[in-house]
Amino acid sequence: MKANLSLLVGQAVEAAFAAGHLRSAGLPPIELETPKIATHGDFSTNIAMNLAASQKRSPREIARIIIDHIVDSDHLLSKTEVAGPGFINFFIAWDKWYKVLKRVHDEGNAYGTSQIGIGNRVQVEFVSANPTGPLHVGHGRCAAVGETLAAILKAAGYEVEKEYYVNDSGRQIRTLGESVFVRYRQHIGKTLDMPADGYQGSYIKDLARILFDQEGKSLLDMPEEEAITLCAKFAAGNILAEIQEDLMAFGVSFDNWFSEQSLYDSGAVDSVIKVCQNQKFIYEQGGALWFRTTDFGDEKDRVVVRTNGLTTYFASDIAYHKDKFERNFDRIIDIWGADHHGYVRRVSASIQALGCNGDRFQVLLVQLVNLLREGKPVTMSTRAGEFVTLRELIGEVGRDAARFLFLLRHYESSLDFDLELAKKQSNENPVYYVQYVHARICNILRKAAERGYKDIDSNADYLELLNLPEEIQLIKLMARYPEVVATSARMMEPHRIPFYMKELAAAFHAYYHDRNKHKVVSDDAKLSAARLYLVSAIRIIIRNGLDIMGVSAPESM
RNA sequence: GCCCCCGUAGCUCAGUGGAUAGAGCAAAGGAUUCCUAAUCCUUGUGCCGCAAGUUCGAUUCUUGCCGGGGGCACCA
Repeated sequence: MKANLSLLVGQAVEAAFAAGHLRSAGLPPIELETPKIATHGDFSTNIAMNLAASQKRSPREIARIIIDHIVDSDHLLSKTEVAGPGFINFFIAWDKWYKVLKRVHDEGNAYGTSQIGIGNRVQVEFVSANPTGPLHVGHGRCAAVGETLAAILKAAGYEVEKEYYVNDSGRQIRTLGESVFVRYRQHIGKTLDMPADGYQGSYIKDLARILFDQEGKSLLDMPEEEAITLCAKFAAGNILAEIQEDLMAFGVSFDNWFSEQSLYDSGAVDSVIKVCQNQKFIYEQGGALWFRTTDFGDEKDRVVVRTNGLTTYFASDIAYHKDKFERNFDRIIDIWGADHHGYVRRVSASIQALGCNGDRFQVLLVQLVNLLREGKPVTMSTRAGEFVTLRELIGEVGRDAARFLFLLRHYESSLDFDLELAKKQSNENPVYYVQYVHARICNILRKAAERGYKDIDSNADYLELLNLPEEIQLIKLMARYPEVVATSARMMEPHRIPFYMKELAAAFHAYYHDRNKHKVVSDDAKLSAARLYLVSAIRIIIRNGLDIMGVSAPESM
């Protein structure tokens, strides 16, 4: 619809150029928007205003000329007008909207997909939480954003690979090992204290107990280093398995789990450090090796190898991102918690230093989640071991509510998540509002089947009976869905999907509610067929949208 | 001090440089013999934080300031 109109406008401008009615110039991109106000038409373009400078005429005059050159052989338009400072407003002929319904049904699950990313490989890396403790609600938000962004990009035609980077090496893992070893010895009856930087959570005790059940007291006979390494491996492996379970329960999956340790095992970290040293991006000072990130806009250089000989996480991150680029993605998207923002500049510095195209790399910083209960903040502190885990969250409010509410805000805004609100079955909770549309339509289709209506969701006859303004309104809204998905992909903004879903849901509920005026299943078989075709198209879009968000579409509620 | 995010209705937030800035909640009133009331309808609300700049046009882009949140390490 929009594409056709865009074509008409382009042809009209070219025709005006050819006829000499407009001074020949480059054709600016044709922007068609859906005006906020219905009286401004179904679509509107500002092309005359954009041409004004090069034409040296008033936008309204140019708009008039463009309209005069429009050749609408298919009678797509019922009215075209010049408005305001020079907008051209287009009114689509009513009967043309029925094609949208047909398209929704024909495309089914594929309605909303597009080709804008075709031929492009994108990697999305997200969550990547250290296997030193359970996932908390902040990770949940990153998981929802990452998984949904990946789904949106796929719908837009991109080839998407989802990756989780496992920090299974380094200082934190060692601390984890030490913490478990302390609890292990305590479990046996030794009195000793947890070091200040140890992990305090009760899950450490659980791991120590399981370890004891498996290994008995044998760890006491080993050299301490060996015992700690064993504890670390055991704990990280167990925690990672739990993380994987949580993510699966949350409907989040990955194509690739990339181990940090593997970068050390393969020598990739050492080799990238050597390369950078040769190219003078890494220098030695005070016994440590520093990366010259200031050459690329960082405020200070960063340590890669400490005086004690240990590498920092930055060292393996350099090797990791080099590896990503070697895998030939057209775009590499990292989704990090906002608390890592200080890291962005140094990683992109290392990417540029290695000669990779930094334009292909992008970091999305997901802001924090403030967990509330009836408006009051729930305090969380990983250190002290007091936090609400993703598992607890899903257990309390359910996967659907959690996914939906995590996506409802722009990821760049911090999010207030109220546990009580998430459980409410009322107007305040948008999750059920949208799901209820699906359940209601399913029920209508069941009722129709009981009445003996055949082919209830595939009968495209009698569509011209859908002539009420609210019915056309619904169809117009449905026509916008593919554009919403495409825009979400282009802007990398998942929140646009739930916002659209709410809008479509509101329009449907209003339509549904006025049963006297437009009951779907009635004695009028033709009208019923047309309306069933309408509502089942809505169902398709609701289902597709919820599917992208990872939220279920219940048949009854 | 430096960096990132936010500042839009009483609250929570949408708003891809365009026309008269929108939703939900909250407040008040109403709707159910009906395809599920987890629903709908009606009623009000705005120095779009402030000030300059760019532009034919700025809530949107730039800069500065003010306010809120977060981050700064040979931690991650």
